[in-house]
Amino acid sequence: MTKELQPDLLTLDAGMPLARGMQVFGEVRRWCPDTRIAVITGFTSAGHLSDWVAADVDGLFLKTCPPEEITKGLQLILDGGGYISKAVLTILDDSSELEALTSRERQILHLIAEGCSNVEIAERLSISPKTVDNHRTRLMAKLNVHSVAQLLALALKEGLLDQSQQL
Amino acid sequence: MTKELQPDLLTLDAGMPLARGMQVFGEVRRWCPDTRIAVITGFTSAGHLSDWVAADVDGLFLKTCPPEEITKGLQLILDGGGYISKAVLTILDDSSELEALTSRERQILHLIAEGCSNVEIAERLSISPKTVDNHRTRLMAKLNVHSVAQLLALALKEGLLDQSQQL
DNA sequence: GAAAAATTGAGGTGTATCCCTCATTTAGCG
DNA sequence: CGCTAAATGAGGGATACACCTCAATTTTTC
Repeated sequence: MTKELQPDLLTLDAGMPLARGMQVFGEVRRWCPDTRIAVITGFTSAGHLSDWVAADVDGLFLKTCPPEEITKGLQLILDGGGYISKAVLTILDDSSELEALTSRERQILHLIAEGCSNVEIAERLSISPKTVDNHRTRLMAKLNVHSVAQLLALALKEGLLDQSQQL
Repeated sequence: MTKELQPDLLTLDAGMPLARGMQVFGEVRRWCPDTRIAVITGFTSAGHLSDWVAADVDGLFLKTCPPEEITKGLQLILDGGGYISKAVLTILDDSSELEALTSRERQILHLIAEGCSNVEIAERLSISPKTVDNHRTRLMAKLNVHSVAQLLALALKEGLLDQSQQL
């Protein structure tokens, strides 16, 4: 429909975590390069939000944003600028360092989430259990948690376990 | 009609969750004790299926069962035996105890999933940490897992953490 | 009312985890 | 060619967890 109408502005409700929304975004960008795109999402995790920022969306709002901020932001976007809502910026600031997981650390996070113990992970990756332990420690430190339960609770909330890059 | 005809075998399509089917089953059992009863259902939830097993039905099949298994099973039932389809057994095995969590256990599972430690849970529920430990042990035994990671992995996969009954 | 299940609590043992320090090897970068 | 980050690995200590037995109390069920 966007392709047909070629609107000046598209507001996208990113209901799902990653699935549809980001795909629609890509399609629209490809077929309607002149259409400005603003996303309004209910997902408040830094992971999801930073994905949108990384995709270079024109506008990004939370559903909890005050209407005035949204209307004002949309006007700025129509005028050729961009606008990331204050609430989003706050979230991203608060947990910027939090995302700096290395690929190996993410990989181990996934295996932990699958219920693997340190030795099991070690076997799967053909490394020493002690190395797994080390990665794990750095993982916990980066995410600022202190137990598997907290780790997985945060990983779920932040969407770190969506089938991202692995292996 | 079953009461009139007194057939050797009645195959019952348990369309509704519990309502009709189980009632019909009871009636038939009462009035036609010699009629063998086989249930074919589309419901694949362990809770539903185990209700039929508990009611001591003669045969239990899923609608997805291969026809050969059903005809073979029905013959066994006519010969005086019983038959529970393999697919049903698999479901019951995989999650037999899984449904049997008490409300307190489910509650503690939720708190674990939120990243709470035993002492934190104890404080929240105003009980002893030792009691939490006990619930936890029983929880793990019922779900057949042996670590927080496995516990949460399974809870996620089985959707035990959807905001079900709580408090 | 009796039996069964659920909830509460304790003692105690073993092990996995969390985290600290230290060290080597590899890979990417100016 | 050093510099840095990432990945690898070890030693060791403190804690939390997993799990066993035993038991009292309450609730549910029959």
